[in-house]
Amino acid sequence: MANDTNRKKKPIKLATKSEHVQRFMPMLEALDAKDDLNPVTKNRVEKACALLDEGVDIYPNDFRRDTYIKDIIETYGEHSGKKLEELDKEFSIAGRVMAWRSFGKATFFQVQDRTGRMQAFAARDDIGADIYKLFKKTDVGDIVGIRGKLFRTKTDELTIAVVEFKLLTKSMRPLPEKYHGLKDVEIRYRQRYVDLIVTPRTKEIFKARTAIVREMRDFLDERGFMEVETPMMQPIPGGATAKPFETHHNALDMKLFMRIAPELYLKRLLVGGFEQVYEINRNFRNEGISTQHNPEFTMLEFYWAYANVYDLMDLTEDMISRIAQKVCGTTVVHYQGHDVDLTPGKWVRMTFHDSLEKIGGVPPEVYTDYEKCKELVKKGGEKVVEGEKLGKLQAKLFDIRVEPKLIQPHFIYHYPTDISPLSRRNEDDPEITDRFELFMVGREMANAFSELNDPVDQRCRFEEQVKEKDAGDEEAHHMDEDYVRALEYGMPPAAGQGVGIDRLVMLLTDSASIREVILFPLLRPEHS
RNA sequence: GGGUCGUUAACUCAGUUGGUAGAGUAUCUGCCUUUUAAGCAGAGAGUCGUUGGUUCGAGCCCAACACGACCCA
Repeated sequence: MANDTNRKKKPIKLATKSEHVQRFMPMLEALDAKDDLNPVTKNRVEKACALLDEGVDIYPNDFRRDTYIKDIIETYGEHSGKKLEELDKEFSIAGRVMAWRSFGKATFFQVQDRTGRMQAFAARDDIGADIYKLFKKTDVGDIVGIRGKLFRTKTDELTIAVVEFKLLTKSMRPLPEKYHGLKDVEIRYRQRYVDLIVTPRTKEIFKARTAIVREMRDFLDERGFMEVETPMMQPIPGGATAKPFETHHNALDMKLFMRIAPELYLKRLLVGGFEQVYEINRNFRNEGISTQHNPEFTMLEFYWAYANVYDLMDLTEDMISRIAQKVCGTTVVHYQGHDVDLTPGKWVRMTFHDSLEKIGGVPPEVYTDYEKCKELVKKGGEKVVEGEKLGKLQAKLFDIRVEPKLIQPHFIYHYPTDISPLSRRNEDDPEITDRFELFMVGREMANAFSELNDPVDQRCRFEEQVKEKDAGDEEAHHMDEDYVRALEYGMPPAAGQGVGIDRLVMLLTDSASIREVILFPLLRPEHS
């Protein structure tokens, strides 16, 4: 009869006789039920009980630090031992214990706060035998507060000598191995909190991400752009070619879509008279997940009245190079083996057709010929959908033959009108639009165009899209009557652009996967 | 969707031709007042991703599945 489902759990055994153990039973039982109870946690509970028996609070909140570790290192990092002795000043620091080296009657340990890490030292004869005994119940991972004076060890390391020691939070779980660190990327993404504790690079990436977004805001604010927030739940998803997530509002009994882009709302604001607007926020696209794609991702979109696509190229060079300079300290950034030169003036500007010919090796007699194009797309391993327009085939050719080769920054402009339903037509050639995409390291980084503000043309282009939708293209645009109505009031001539923040952060932090730059990337549920 | 690789102790990883499961770190016990991947001596710790198959015998061979990574579409 003994099979797996009937397998009896052994009772949880602990060495401690403390009554305080009752306090931990809900945790222990829950962990045991999930087979997640490891001996370290049991031991931590035993230590916690011993502390509670001595009247020590294991989660107090009455310690106040007065100094960050980085400030101590910056101010006193060069001071000699003698100077530190003369200083005779006490500091209070707080943080997580990251290393522990005990010698019986004296202990070196390392404390990490949000600014850095430093060594601390506690000796039995300095703090007293009773306190030292409790102090020795500290584990790596605990959060502690320390008051003490600075000195230098025999090996000349700046160290804080403990005068007062206080446990602030008892940790119940072991941290990953200290030397190799956390290698399992699944755990790094699922338990980002652990990753942030033990992987310095992770912390650096997200600090850089915040700095990048801050610089972007500063840059745009300086130029008179106004940050706004537009709906993320939309009755008609628009502004991009993508499959949306659907949701439902109960009280209104109404179908809603998570937005795929803020574009149509931001342009309504141009109609309303906000002549320069931007939004930095999440978009949601119901597509596959890869090293380049997360279903929710962050975009900058901005719109600029009385400007055109060429003004945007200049602005983009300035903006991205400035961000790189401020965040990376250089405009030549290293990415996955490439040196990418973001210095303004060095960015290549090339038409879409020229890029097909000069970089993709597709001559005009081929890319202007529907059948030849189709053949070449198929040869490149891409599917051709029945009734697909020439512009779309050209775009596929571009994806296959040109995009991967664009390592240095390239503005590719004059995109086919077929695949640019919101862009203004070029004045000399209605088959192309005043639109560019920005590429580097073989990826699209931004998409921009002079905006279509002719309400009649816009209506016709939506109708074209609706036909494609009816023909089965799930990504085609919907008709948005209200947006057309807004254009009928008159939208000033304008240019607008979207910049993928995640990809920009990848570039500037030399990250190979989008999951490295998103704090909590979407993952499958943990247990099947 | 397709291909390749991976899944072994809490962590990082070995595991030979198919023959009783290994190391380091962490943990526990003892010693240790200047270490810094501290050290020395000892101990405990495993549903080898899951299910099935081949076999006298499977961590290893075969199949399916799950999860993950990378590449391709």
